[in-house]
Amino acid sequence: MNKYELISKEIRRRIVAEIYSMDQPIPDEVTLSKEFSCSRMTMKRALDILVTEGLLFRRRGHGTFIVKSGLQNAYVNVDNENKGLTNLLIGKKVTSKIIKFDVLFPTKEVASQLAIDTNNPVYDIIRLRYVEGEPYVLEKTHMPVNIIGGINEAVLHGSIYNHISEGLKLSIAGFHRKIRACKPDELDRIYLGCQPDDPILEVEQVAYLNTGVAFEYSFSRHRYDRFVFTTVNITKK
Amino acid sequence: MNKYELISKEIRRRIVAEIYSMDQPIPDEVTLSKEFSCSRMTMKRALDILVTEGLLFRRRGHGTFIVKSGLQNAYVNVDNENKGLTNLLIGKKVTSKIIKFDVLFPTKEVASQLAIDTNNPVYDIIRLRYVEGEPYVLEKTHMPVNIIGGINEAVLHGSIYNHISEGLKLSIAGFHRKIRACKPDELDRIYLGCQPDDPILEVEQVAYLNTGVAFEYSFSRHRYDRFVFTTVNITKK
DNA sequence: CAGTGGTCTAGACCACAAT
DNA sequence: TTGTGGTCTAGACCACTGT
Repeated sequence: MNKYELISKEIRRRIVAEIYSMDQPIPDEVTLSKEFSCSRMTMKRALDILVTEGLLFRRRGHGTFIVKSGLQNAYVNVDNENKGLTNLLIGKKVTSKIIKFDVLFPTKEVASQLAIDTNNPVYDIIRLRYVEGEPYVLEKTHMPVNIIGGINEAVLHGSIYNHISEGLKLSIAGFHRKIRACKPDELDRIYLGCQPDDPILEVEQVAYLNTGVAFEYSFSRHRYDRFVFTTVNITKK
Repeated sequence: MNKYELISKEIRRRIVAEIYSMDQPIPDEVTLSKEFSCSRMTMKRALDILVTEGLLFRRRGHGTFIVKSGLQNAYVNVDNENKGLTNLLIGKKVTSKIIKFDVLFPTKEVASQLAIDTNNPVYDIIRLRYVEGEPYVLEKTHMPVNIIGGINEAVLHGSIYNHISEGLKLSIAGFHRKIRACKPDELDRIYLGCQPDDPILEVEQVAYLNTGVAFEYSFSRHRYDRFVFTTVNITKK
């Protein structure tokens, strides 16, 4: 772990442990950089992480302060990483039922989103994910076979993301997501147990490796009463 | 505008204009920093912006590449700023109907989200926003009077965000948002013209000034067929 | 004025990948 | 070995705030 990550981790700990007063600025950047034996640039970078997480804010000429209401959401912000459901809901029991598992040629739409040719086969997967035994989300996933490979039932019952990072040693760079509300279709009613007038929260996602290649195009359909999408957006400057 | 912002703007222009080949890395950081007469750190910072926007990705030992599929979403990424609907849908005609405009003592819930006391009055506003004459979103907004002040019907028919930044000279630092699907209530049916089984996409938001103070707690209820929430999440490192 | 954060520099060294 | 991006430094100067 890098110096700036270590420092930001320590400052985060102090904030959560309320070691710094909420009504005073935290020590200034020069003082902190002396304490941590680093340059001011490195200190700034460490604090930037916490600003992005919504835990701190800065005022030129004043100092750096703790966002009081940011503490409530501290658990949300930290998981700004690239984890699948299995890793996100750590401590909860996540199980999966495989509804579809095929290798097919992609539709034009899927091929376009994955930036591949329509003669490049993809996995077509539908999984129902349970959290603590309750139906939670219906995931429809398309992944190019030549990029991801090695998917089998064992993987599908566990975490595809762990397979990608630990099995295939690939690393995930990020996502483009679209979130919308929809009416339930037949699959939703059957597997999520929706009533005909229960809305669905759908997350459409294209996921990228750090090679810039799209490796997943998916639709996650959530029961409206069991899922909220949370996001933090703080200007660093 | 700062040097790194100017540079990132120019590189963005070149990417969108396809001046750089999509299959080759763009010039390396040292070359670019010579071209722009800046240090490598500043160049890196300029490129960081585009990486965060999902337009570029980097590979240590390889170079910096254009995300092909990122271009499709280029219009979305740039608006990662703190704008209201009026500024977001620039070029489209946004109008508003004022449904409620009161000053009240906040409920416990609202007071807690705004981190104020329940005897601190807030504006309670409900607006129906039209885009090109069509009902688009129903916004329920709570703002502390002592922070925002000066709201009147003229402001409500225009942009509250412009009032805050230009009128009050305050600057907006960021948001915490929760996005969920809900069933429509009576207001949604009346004003958005929803059918009883039309879902609603609700965005719950706490907005912060750069002083760290929460100034807005709001619920934006969107017709499911006219709104998609888009987000980009790319690891910089 | 002094004290804060914001920007920028010139250069060092490290980590990783291709040759 | 070379070339790429990643981290870190020590210091300069600027912008904003309150005294």
